[in-house]
Amino acid sequence: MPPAVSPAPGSPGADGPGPSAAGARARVRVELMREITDAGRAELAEVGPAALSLRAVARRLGMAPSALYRYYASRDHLLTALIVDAYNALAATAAAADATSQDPGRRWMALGRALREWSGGHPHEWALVFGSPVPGFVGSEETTAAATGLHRVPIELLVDAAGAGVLDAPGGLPVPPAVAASVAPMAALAPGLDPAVAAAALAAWAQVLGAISLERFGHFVGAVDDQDAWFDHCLRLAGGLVGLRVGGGAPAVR
Amino acid sequence: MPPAVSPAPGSPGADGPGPSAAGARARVRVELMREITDAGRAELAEVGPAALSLRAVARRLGMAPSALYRYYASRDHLLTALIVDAYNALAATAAAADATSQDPGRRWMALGRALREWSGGHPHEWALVFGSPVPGFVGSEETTAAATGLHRVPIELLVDAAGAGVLDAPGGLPVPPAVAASVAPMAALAPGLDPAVAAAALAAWAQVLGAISLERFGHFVGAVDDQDAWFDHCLRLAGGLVGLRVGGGAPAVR
DNA sequence: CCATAACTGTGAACGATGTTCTCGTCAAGG
DNA sequence: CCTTGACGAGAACATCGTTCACAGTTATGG
Repeated sequence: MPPAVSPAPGSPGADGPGPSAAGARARVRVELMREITDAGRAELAEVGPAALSLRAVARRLGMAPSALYRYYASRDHLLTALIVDAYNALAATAAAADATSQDPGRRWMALGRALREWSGGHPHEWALVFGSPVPGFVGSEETTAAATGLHRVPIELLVDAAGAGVLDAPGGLPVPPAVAASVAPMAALAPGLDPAVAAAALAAWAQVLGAISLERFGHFVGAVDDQDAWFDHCLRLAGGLVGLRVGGGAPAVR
Repeated sequence: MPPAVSPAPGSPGADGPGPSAAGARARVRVELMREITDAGRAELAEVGPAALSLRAVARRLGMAPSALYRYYASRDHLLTALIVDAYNALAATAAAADATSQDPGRRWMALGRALREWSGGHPHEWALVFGSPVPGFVGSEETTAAATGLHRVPIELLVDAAGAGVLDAPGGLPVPPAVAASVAPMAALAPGLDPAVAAAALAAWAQVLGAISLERFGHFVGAVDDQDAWFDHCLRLAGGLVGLRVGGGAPAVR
């Protein structure tokens, strides 16, 4: 029932790689699993998540459809593997954009722009990650692990900013104790971060991801003309929400 | 190709209802179309959007599957009809919550809470509206029309607040002309609204909808403990973003 | 009033899908 | 060496969306 990365009937990689040669067989196995997800990603880019068919992936690989079940227990397991891959790709581009500067404000803008740009280049993968969840896999262990890989990027950004003292104090809104306690699991990833900042950061994060999803899913078609310009502004507002000084060095909110 | 509400082969309601009796037949027709979407909504609540099957809807109604094609040209057309219905239901609950108070800050909080509550009671319908779009129906005419019915609620709220003079001036963030121009289509629904407020309102809206979607789609499972408390805080932050004085009458951001 | 057309529903059929099962084959391990 | 287990293929089943030809009913128009 819980999704497993290698749900093969008998798994040689359950424990250590055995004496010696078992590792060889396991290696070609993970290699083939990667080929399968690659084919799945290619198929995904063409037809989208809803129309992604196991048989089409098998055709692309020249295999029988039933052979795929040696590697993924079901279509949904393959989909979750693709979700994990997409999360990792997203985390990689986010980290790369984040590393282009030292200034927290610039890092925040680069991060947000990179996410939006990636969503434009991989709309179906974005929908797979942030769209309707695959039934039965909501909050599964592997997807949440991959998710934290992405969420870690803005968190570290804020920790750096707070450490450097360039983070404005959170605005006049008092933070009730219940709110501060609610973000405790997140604060575990960011030791020493002000709970008020953590709570606001989550809101800013929801704003950025929400803005991208709403745009990509077509909810802004009649509402916004210049999406590029507005998204930049949205990003600045979100940055200001957490006290980042953003936008050409000008002070954000205050 | 473009989605039509009544894509029946020969549609008696294409023009006026004819001499006299055509109206009677057309009435039972729209009645049956409503029964179909009702059955579809019931089916949707049980199995979710991805697994919603035309045949199951037909079974629920005691009809042959092919008979449904007299009323909806395809499964995706039925899905878009359900999307429109969900949008309307959402708009109705939003309007009802908005009408519970006169104070703009309270109206904003009630609106946001009502949306989240509705999403909890109808998770599959929320996913249908704000999740992965139905392929080929992104930004179709009927869905955007239904969407504006929902978006109109916060816009009118802001117009009222601005008219009453209880809207704080937008924060220090300057609004570039390109941004002000980008929200022109939205400003058409809110004549006289400050473009800075409009741009911020869209960001706040994205924050609220994004927060609800992220929660409902399971992206916060390991990050937030008390979702109720945090969402309320998120709502206050979003309200403060547009200058609403929110949260027990205390000033929001300043 | 009646003939003609249109609308509505049925049942069979086609192609495609996810999934399971059985069967051979072949390499790895004792 | 032989045995075991993974691997892949192929057939099979139920289900799905969709189309088609046909029959019954209703409205329309002369």
